[in-house]
Amino acid sequence: MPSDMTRGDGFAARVYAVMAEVPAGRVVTYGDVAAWCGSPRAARIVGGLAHFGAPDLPWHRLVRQNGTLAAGFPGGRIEQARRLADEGVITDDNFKVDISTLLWDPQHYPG
DNA sequence: GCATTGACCCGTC
DNA sequence: TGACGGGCCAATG
Repeated sequence: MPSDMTRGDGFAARVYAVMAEVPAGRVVTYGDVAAWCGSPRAARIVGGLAHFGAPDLPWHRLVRQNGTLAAGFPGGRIEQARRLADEGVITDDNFKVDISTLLWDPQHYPG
């Protein structure tokens, strides 16, 4: 686990930076976050970093490309769905969010 | 520096 | 329409 975290200069640092910019009531996909970090195919890395920690970051806003919640979230999808609901994000009966509306985009973020 | 792993994504059967 | 496998990139041992 990177001790530098947001202070680092690597891929992980960018992931933390982007996650820190995600506003409440919005969700982001692993692939998108990875893409903003410079590697559209590194979605797995984003998940791996998420598992590491950085409790200050809203990992519960991380969802799959299809809108379904993550698989290894602490407490299960139910816990994640609960946190999202607390922010105003409504999940489907199948633990799926409406990415068409809730998907956040880092418009101001550099490529 | 090589091999293994992972909260994923896409193509195919 | 649903299930299975391979591939991708970065971090760790």
